[in-house]
Amino acid sequence: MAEDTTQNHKPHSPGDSGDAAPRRYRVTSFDVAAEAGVSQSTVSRALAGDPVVSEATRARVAAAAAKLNYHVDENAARLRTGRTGTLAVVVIVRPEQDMKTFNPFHFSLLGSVCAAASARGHDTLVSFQGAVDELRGLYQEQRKADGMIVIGTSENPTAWDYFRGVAQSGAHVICWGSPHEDLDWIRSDNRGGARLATGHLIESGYRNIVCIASETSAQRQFKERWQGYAERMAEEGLPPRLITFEEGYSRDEQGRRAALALIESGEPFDAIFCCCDEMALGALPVLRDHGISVPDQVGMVGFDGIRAGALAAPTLTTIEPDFHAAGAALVDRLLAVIAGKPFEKERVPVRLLMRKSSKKVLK
Amino acid sequence: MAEDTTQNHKPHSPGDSGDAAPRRYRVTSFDVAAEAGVSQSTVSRALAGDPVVSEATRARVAAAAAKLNYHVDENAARLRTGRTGTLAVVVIVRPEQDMKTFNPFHFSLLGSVCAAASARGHDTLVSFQGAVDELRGLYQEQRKADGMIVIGTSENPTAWDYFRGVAQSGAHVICWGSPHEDLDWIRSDNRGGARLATGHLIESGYRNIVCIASETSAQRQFKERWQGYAERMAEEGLPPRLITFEEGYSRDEQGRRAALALIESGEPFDAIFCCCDEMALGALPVLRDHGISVPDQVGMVGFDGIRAGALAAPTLTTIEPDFHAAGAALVDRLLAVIAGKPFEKERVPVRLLMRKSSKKVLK
DNA sequence: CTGAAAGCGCTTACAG
DNA sequence: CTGAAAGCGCTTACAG
Repeated sequence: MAEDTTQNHKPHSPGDSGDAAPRRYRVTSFDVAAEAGVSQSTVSRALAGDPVVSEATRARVAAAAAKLNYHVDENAARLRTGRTGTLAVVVIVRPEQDMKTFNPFHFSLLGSVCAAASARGHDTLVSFQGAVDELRGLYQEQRKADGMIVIGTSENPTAWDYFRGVAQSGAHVICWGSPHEDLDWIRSDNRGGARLATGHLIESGYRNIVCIASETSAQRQFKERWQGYAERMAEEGLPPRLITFEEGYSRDEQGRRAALALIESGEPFDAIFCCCDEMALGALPVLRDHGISVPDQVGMVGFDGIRAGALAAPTLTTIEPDFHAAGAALVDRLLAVIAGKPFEKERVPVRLLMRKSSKKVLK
Repeated sequence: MAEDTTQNHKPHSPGDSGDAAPRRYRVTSFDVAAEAGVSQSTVSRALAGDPVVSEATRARVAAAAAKLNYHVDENAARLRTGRTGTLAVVVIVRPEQDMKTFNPFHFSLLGSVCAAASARGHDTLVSFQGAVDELRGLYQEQRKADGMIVIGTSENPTAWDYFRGVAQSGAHVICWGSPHEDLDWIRSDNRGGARLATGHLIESGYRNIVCIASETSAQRQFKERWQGYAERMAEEGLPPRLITFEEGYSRDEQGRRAALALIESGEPFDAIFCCCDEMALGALPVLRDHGISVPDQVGMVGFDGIRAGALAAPTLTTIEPDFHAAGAALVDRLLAVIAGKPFEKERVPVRLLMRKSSKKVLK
């Protein structure tokens, strides 16, 4: 019940820093003005870097502000300007999902988004949203943020529907991972990445290359990766083969089951392009358990560049998106939309991260 | 240059929702008051749930607010109350660190902290801070947050020194991973977890158990884990043996080098308790490459419960902190400190996550 | 180049 | 139980 207008009282005059009287009041621009011998409006202008303020005045104000340890109250500034300098970043998780099972790819993306926003002078208000009765997207209405970046799993359609509604109501929203085409999105160059992966396997001498993916998943990238693979195979005159993973399992379990199905089919294969790393990491032990050596007998390439791939045995060759570019694209596009410019879709470049699971020749 | 007092003008009266005139102005509590036929102060009270407002009035105000799609401008509310309802969460990374190499343990902790804050009605302002010339901790001074939670790697001493200064200047700061004992911290029950891990190896029939850790690392938890291990070994009358990992390498490289040193020492061993999962995952391939089978010849237990351990071969037995409890402890302690209560250190419980790297008996 | 004044949109004593 | 008024701490036209 510390409820009172305690903010109105000043502890001791802000100039005398020596004594030990408890600081009860906030230092305001009026205090700085008094200290510097100028008006409060001049303090505001000087500290905001308004070029109309003379250099001498600016320096005097800066010194006074430093002496009093003054900092602008952003709530007051935001109330006045209507701008928050803050971006909401919503990470969609599965309902009831445990953080430790959360897709590390999205964590990396989150980190890149926060870094990009920070580099552009914006704060990031981050939330992990899963439970369908606890979805919150009123950031702009409450003036907590100027716009939102929504990333995460497409396996929570209710959440995506909700944020589609938020976007349709006029909020500024940019997405990564949306199952809805009508939301403004940024994505990896999935087709190009799949071509890269497939080409690499072909160049490494593999020929019977199969693809674990899906044409019907809500995650559009899986279809795009399958298409890039099929395209590249066709160019080489090689027959594409799709092993469709089953819905309703965790990614690594999907990889496990797909690998089992592949082996049990009896059809020959000497390489697998897996549409995501977590499936590839689920598939690897199945091959090992069946006495199939990777990369000597079967090559394997994943997609996403998650950290666990670097710790797997063998280490997993993968296609890695440019996380830096991804974060920058999401933030820059959002800032452009906030500034009133039209949205432009963008593909983030990817690169081949060559590791041991595809090196037929070596070792 | 959309700089003007455009926020002062109303587009059309907020009542008529039918026509298509562009909404240029924000709906305020005055608009809701007019719609509901009460005063603005009553709107504020009704929407804040003040019990002094009659139920009939409250319902009328709520209906008016819903009709006008009104939402409180949090900047105005915060300016008035002095409270932000926001916690800053700072994740300390190594300078220049790439997000994808970032310790997944800290990502999980971040997720748990955000979830705990959200469950308690607080927003989280998240930043990843590494570069020593870009450290930012003025959240309270700028009234962007009521307090801060600082987590992350102890391998950025400059950053920790900086946030120690922030805490000493009077800000509310709770840490996880701080190398400084004088910062208020929450930690895992490292000693208990190490005892659990060691006991499990003993019960599984291993006897020559070594510990990869360090007594001198800035990360205090490594010493605590070594101590818990040594304690448990002593209780069993078994000689403890410490393999100190080398500073200056990545965690998995440290594990790799420690395992090599252990093998090359020629001394017998039949189990390893590794003070963190990433080192254990670095050590596993070394054992395999030397023809040492895990878990049949050598058992292995890690610490941290990172996801990659579940995808390793063999899957890694580990000690996992209760992430839910960790996030809750950090947030609850911070909120208590903000409310003026004294800080109390807290240990977060851990549990044994039994997987295949320590199952000597089973195949 | 600087100052006086208005006003952003709330919450909360203070009256009634 | 409700209303009129003050004031949180800024930014920014408007004057000079």
